[in-house]
Amino acid sequence: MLFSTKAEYGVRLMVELGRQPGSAPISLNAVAEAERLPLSYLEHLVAKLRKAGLVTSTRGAHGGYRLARPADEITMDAVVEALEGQIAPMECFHETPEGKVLCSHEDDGDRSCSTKLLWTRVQGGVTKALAGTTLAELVEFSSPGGRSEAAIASAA
Amino acid sequence: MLFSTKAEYGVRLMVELGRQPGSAPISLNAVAEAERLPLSYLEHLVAKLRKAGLVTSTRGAHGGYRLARPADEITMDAVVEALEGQIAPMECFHETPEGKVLCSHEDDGDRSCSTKLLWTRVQGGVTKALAGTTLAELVEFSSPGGRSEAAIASAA
DNA sequence: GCATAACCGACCACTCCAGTAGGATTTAGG
DNA sequence: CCTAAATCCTACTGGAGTGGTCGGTTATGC
Repeated sequence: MLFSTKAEYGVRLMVELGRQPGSAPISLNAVAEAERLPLSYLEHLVAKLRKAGLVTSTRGAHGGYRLARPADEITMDAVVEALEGQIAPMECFHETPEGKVLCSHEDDGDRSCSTKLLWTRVQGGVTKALAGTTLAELVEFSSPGGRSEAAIASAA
Repeated sequence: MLFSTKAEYGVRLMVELGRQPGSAPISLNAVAEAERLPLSYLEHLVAKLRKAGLVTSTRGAHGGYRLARPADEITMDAVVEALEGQIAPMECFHETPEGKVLCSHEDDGDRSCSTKLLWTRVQGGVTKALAGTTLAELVEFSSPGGRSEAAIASAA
C-alpha cells in the first residue's frame, strides 16, 4: 500500500466537513458515525489536520471542526502530507528547502544514483495527482447527484 | 515512504544486471559488493524477481543471474510490483482481473466512495511513471556518459 | 571432490500502524 | 453554578511489516 488508513480516514473526514456548507462546526462524533470510523482514532488524525492549518476547531458543547478554507482552495497534497508526513517515494530521497531533489547515495562522492530518475518520475506523478485534486472535487464527486465515473480519468 | 528498500535494492540489482551486456551470468556476490548491499538480503529480493520471470538463474560455480529479457523490454512497473506486491494506493483499493477498479466501501450498498476519485488518480500517476520507464533508461542514466539531469523531467 | 554459487526456510530486533484508554480543559445551555 | 458535550493530550498495546541474519541444502564448473 502506498498510503495507510491515516490518509484514507483523514480524507474522508475532510470530505465530510466539506459536505456541510453551513457555518456551524461539526463534531467528530458526527463524522465518526457517518463514516463508521472509530472516534478515538479520528482524534489523532484531526489533530494533525488542525496543526497543518487545514481545519479550525471550537471547543466545548456544540463545538466541532470546520474547514479553515473553502473546499476549492484545499488541494489534496496538503491534506495527505499533513496526515502521512512528507511524501517521498524512498528513504534515500530528500528534498532541500530550495526544492532541489537529493538522493543520499549521491553526495558521498559516488556515481550518480541509478534509481534517482525513476523515483523522481514517481514522485512527480503522485504529487501531480494530489496537487491537481481539490477537496471540492471529492465533495462533488461523492454527493448523490455527483459527477460520473468519467471524471475519474481526468487528472489535469 | 511510498516504497521500502525492497524496491530500492531490487531496482539497483536490476540496473547492475543490465549494465553488463555480456552473456555471462553475474553472481549476487558481485552485485552486493558493487552496490554495497547485504548479500543475504539480496537473495530474498532476487528470488521474487526470478519468480516474476524478470531474471533467470544458473546454479553452481560461475553461476549467477541474467536479465530474462533485453533491458529495453523491461518496464519498471513489473519490477516494482514483483518486489513490493500489488501497487495500490490504499487498502480498500482492489483491482479485478478484468482491470476494473473497485473500492471495498462501495460494494456494500453504500453511496459511492468519496475518496475513489483521488486514489484512482494517484494510482494512475504512479503506474504511468513506472510503466513509462524502462530498465534500459536507468542503465543509460547511471552510466558515466549517461544522459543529463534534464532527462529526469520527461515522463512521457 | 572441492570451492562456488544459487536456493530455502527459520528466526529476530525494530518500527510503524491502528486503535484503546483515561483524563484534563473548555463551553453552551438550563 | 452545574452538567453534558465536546475538544485536547499523553500513554499504552497488539499485530504486522521491515530489514536483515543464519544455517543448511542442492547444483555445477574446474
